[in-house]
Amino acid sequence: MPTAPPQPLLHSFAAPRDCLRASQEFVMSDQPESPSSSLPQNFVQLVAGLEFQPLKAAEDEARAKRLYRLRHSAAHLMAEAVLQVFPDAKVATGPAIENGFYYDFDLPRPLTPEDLEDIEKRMKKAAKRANRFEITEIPIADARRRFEATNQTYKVEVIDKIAETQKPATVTLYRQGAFCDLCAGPHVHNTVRLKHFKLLRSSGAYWRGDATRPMLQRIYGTAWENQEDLDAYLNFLEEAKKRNHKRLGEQLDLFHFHQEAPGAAFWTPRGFIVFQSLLTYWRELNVKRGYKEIFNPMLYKKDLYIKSGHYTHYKEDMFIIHQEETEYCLKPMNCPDTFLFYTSKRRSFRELPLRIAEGGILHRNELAGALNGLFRVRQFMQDDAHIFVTPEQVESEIFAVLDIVREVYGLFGLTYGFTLSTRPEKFMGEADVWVQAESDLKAALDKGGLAYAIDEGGGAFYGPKIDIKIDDCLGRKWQCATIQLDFQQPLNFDMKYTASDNTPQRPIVIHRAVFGSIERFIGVLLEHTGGALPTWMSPVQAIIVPISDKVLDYAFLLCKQATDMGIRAEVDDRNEKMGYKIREAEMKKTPFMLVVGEKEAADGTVSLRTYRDGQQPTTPAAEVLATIVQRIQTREFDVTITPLRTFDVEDESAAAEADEY
RNA sequence: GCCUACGUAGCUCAGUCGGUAGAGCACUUCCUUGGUAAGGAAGAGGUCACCGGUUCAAAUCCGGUCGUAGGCUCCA
Repeated sequence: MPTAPPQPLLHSFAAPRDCLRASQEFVMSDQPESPSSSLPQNFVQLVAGLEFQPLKAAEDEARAKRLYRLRHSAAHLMAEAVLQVFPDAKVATGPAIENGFYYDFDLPRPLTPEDLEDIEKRMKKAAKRANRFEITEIPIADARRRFEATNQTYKVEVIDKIAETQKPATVTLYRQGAFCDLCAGPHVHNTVRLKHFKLLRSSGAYWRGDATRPMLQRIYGTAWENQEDLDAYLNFLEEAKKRNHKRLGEQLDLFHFHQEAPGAAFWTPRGFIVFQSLLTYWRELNVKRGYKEIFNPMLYKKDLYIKSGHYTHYKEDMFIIHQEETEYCLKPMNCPDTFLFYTSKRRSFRELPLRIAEGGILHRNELAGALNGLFRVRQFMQDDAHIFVTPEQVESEIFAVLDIVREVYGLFGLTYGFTLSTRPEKFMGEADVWVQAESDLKAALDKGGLAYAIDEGGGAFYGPKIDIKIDDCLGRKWQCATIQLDFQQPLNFDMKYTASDNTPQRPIVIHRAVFGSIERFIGVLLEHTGGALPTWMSPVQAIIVPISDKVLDYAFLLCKQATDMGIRAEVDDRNEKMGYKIREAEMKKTPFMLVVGEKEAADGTVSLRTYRDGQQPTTPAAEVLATIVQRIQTREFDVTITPLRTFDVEDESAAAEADEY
């Protein structure tokens, strides 16, 4: 049967207006309106050649610099206190970080929570002594000799690295009270400025982040300019804890973990509805955007992964099963088996772009210590797809995928950023092919007017990628969506299509996932919404609360009507008072609560209560049901997001300085 | 995998100096028939993560294993 020429799907769904709006936003943030446009002619000269920036940005930057200084100074103060307790401690590095500071130490024994209290008390005392921070500049060789003589071997190593990379003649030492440190500064003038800080926790940290180097003890602390900010930050940490998706998963009865299957979620009936609602949406999108879904096996002989390169480049992360003489692997990615689908028959250029989706269940052998609720699991489902394209189709397909990302994240009101990840150290293929792939991705991003960061060496071993990171309520970033360009696997799998001139050609593969891991995305969404999911995702969309069992018949009738209309509705027919039932429905964050008593039963109404807005006027039942159906069908994001105050004061220069000492 | 902490009822957590285990919620039964976030009573429920050691005696002290949390590292 001849294949119908593929529809040029791009024009049917591309949302030029949305693209334009997004690109304008990005452009606007980068290029503020020219100040000369509204100035009198004779003032144009005044501002010629000057760069202006919004006051707020300038103030934020000044504050960020002050906080950086404060926190870095607090780190020195902490080192002073630690040395009081452990005079033989070796100090490593102690930078200011986002929201606080840390310092790494090599100590004779592990720190206890009591130690932290003790150290914090000593810090407060030391701060009150009002010691000045003082600076001296000495030849680098002299500094090295001094630190070597005091057996501060980590500092010696830092100095050696500075000598090698920056080759300065001198370095600076800062001293306050009973502590002196190699440090580029700057610092506050006096320890009396350090008042509003708190030590948060201690943990292990490899020297230089290298697992082959010694494990040091790191103490984290936070420091602020005033008590109000400190309290607000500590409160933020408390609130963030309440929003933790593991806690919400328990409270809302969505999923569990069991030690018999570490790193794999067990979805409850309620939770699986949430999971399925995302999958249903994903499948609708696939149809709308011209994707076909396939369903492949989960277990493969290792030969597949030898061919794809995973066996060489990814074996550490794979679960491998030895069955008699044969070695099998649980699939860690969907790509290799999707490629088997592609090569299962001869392909024509008329089929391209061929968009193949697969929501495969993947297993990755993550390190035990890396597991973290739904955020880092060993088993997960990916809303994966592979697009097989001709070279001419690359840019428009990438652009179309970026448009899907915009649509999907827009649906959840999520903010996100792009990162272009380039060739890693371990890579397959030819370097110039990589250069081509990277420039194609750049072109698509630039064309969309999208701002992006570059992660040098962060690409997959088979190709460069655009990663999209979602911001969560804690200001953390989570990689969900990814778009990867692959020139390599078509070679490994000898993929071909017959071109219009009847010659065999090599397709290019675009890998893409938007949710990334369905599990992780649900985790992010739970924290983002505080567990109050939009109606279309809610396990129970409407709970009917009969006031007494005299109106049970009406309640069940309503429930049937609602169910017939496609609403997930339940009657709470337990022998409890309505206040109790409402409390339970509220705690489960049920979007619609339909309270019915004898009055409502008599005139076919419901007393409406919503999770978002509380008690509403009594309304005809049909009207309420119609509203709910509409919310579900349009997938309205009917949730009020109350973002936690973020304390994110990014300062690139501060971050760069923090790198070293 | 490494560092630190933790693991007591379905959930959240008490449990002192080593002396055979407790609360609230949830669950079951009964009473109660109610108007927008917890009505009352009774009952049932635990090999104190698991394995070993010390001890007359271990939830408690020691060792190991597994799991969890926060980091380090890695990554969707």
